[in-house]
Amino acid sequence: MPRSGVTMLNIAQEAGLSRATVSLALQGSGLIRAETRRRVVETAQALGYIYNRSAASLRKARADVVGIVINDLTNPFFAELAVGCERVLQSAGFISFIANTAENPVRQAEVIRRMQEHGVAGIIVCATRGTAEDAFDDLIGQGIPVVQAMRRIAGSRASLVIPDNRAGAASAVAHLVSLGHRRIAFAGGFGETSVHLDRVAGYRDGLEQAGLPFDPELVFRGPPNRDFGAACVGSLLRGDDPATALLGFNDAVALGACNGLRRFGKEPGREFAVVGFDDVSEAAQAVPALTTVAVDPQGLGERAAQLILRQAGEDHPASQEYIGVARLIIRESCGARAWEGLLS
Amino acid sequence: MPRSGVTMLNIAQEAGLSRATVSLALQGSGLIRAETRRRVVETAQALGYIYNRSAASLRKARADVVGIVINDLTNPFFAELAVGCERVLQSAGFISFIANTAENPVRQAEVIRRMQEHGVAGIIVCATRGTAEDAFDDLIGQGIPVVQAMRRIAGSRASLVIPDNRAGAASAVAHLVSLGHRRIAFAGGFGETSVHLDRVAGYRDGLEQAGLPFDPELVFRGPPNRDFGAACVGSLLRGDDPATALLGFNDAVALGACNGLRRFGKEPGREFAVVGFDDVSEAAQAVPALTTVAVDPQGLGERAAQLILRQAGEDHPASQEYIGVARLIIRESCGARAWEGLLS
DNA sequence: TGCCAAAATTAGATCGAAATAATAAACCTT
DNA sequence: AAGGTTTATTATTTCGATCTAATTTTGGCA
Repeated sequence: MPRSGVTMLNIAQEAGLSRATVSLALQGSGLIRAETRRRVVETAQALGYIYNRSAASLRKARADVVGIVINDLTNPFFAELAVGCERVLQSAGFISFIANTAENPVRQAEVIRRMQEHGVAGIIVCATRGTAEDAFDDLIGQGIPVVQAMRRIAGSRASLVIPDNRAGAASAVAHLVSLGHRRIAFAGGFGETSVHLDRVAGYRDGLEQAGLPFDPELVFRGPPNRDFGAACVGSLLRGDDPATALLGFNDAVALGACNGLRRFGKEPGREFAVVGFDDVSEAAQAVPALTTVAVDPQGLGERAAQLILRQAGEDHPASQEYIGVARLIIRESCGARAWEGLLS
Repeated sequence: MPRSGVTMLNIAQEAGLSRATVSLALQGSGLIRAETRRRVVETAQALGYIYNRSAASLRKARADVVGIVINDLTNPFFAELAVGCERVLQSAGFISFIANTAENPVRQAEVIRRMQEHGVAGIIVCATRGTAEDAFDDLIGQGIPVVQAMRRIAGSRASLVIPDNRAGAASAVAHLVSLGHRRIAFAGGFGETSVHLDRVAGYRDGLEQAGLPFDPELVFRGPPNRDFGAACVGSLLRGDDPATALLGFNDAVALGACNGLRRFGKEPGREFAVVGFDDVSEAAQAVPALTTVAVDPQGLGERAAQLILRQAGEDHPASQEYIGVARLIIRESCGARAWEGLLS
């Protein structure tokens, strides 16, 4: 179907060989004499031949295509995940279908179906909110490996590559406690995703380990973005026992809170501690630099891709899990290294 | 090749019809009786049939796949472009190969070749720096439409969808001049991309229209990121006739400069004017909110996709150009609306 | 030179869907 | 009921590469 119209048959005729020889030669079979192979490659080049993968994949069991389904590509966090996947896949000779579902389960289903029609060798998915637990059962039943990245759908049989959100959140709380904070809030995200559930669970773990009570009033649910982070600040500072520290659901919320604090005349890092989550590239560059829990989305993407590649080799691969570390990175916004290096 | 193994033949046997009928029925041909079609669709469903697009595209002239080649997907600006493309393509029934070239021309060439092998109907590309001017000639020669988005490769025959960078930069300078600035700097970017060339040209246009001299010392070349923006501040403030305003190559540079200014004890928007470019989502949320030139990457992506779709219908489509508006958005960082609304 | 084994090449069937040309069935009309 | 139209369905070829089994060529050796 490539418009060039040059096929192996044309090469064969031009080089005075048969289609079979050309095919074998081009895939580097040891059956063909080196001299013949050279001749084939040369004429292919000369004619402007383009390999037709659709034709090939009609006979081959599976195409060299992997689908990557992302809930929100405009979010750099997920974009990095996709890029990590893609890098590994590309160097393994695979090409990737990347699709953006815009957090829409219907679109996600459509996209997955289309990828299936294209005979993908596997699918990596950051599932949208509201994904049904059996959403990937078709795929899995047909032996197509599915890896959920970042987000876990409860009850799904697909493999999993996620960071240790729970431990990461707990370590952030532990750090804040060690700095003397006792009223620590959590803001951002809805209860719908596994990420939020895990991070809140870690937040509670951290409080418990420090012997601090869990106060539902200090947990703010809302969209995981800057605006919401800023909007929480008012409530944070209100009351007779106000919070003195905030763990954001992600860096966007945390950075938003920093902005909000300034508008209330409080300097983040000095008069109020803020910790983010994810360590997006912006976190290090903000003023004050954001203390945050790094989850290395690119690295997780690479893992996910490696897992897909391994499973694509098997027949009916068993589900696997990989839990990556979530590492607390201490910068300026929590007061631990307040302002040091700021004027450097 | 889908592992389900169910083909139209299976449906035909199950429903007591021929392969041809099934094929026609599934593509909704008017030749088939409604009752028969219903029966076919039902058995297809029951058997878990998956349409095999590789097989189909072997006969059809072109596949329903469009390639999107992005120099840096982790940059939200380009990610939004890709998302805009994808949305339009998806609703037109196309699926998109998105690939990240990581600003590497070799990888770009590989990716494009692979896409060609998959028989894409067209390619949208944000070319990497250092792309050869004949990089797309193969594609174009074969009648595959190519649209360059955001970045123009001089001498290329491919179509083009870009914002009016030159006019945008000029309007930013005009605005700064109207606020009384006479020493206006430009920072960020290298001379290698059309974007940089155009924005610098617009900057010079703006100066010229205001009757101000162009001072090469006020143009800082460097990586288009926050760090470089911050690093420029020292030089900006030095000398006996220091700059009082800065036009950043993009928002990252501008935001970096804001941070840098603070470290030097200067409040951006009050004591020094900063204008960015692109209007990434962060710009509006920063403190102070960044005055910037909006280029609407999603909208451009949509345009690019529409252009590809139109051209995919033609045989050897002629090259076209679309220049989108670049609109100055006045916020707080240039002093025009200093701090107003800041405490709201 | 003749014969056999090894090496190199090729014929031909195959993958799954599309589409054209051919056939069969249904429906009118007189 | 025969003949002429529509309307439905089907047989068959085709797309381009793969791969096995079959065939041809080559080289070695007596």
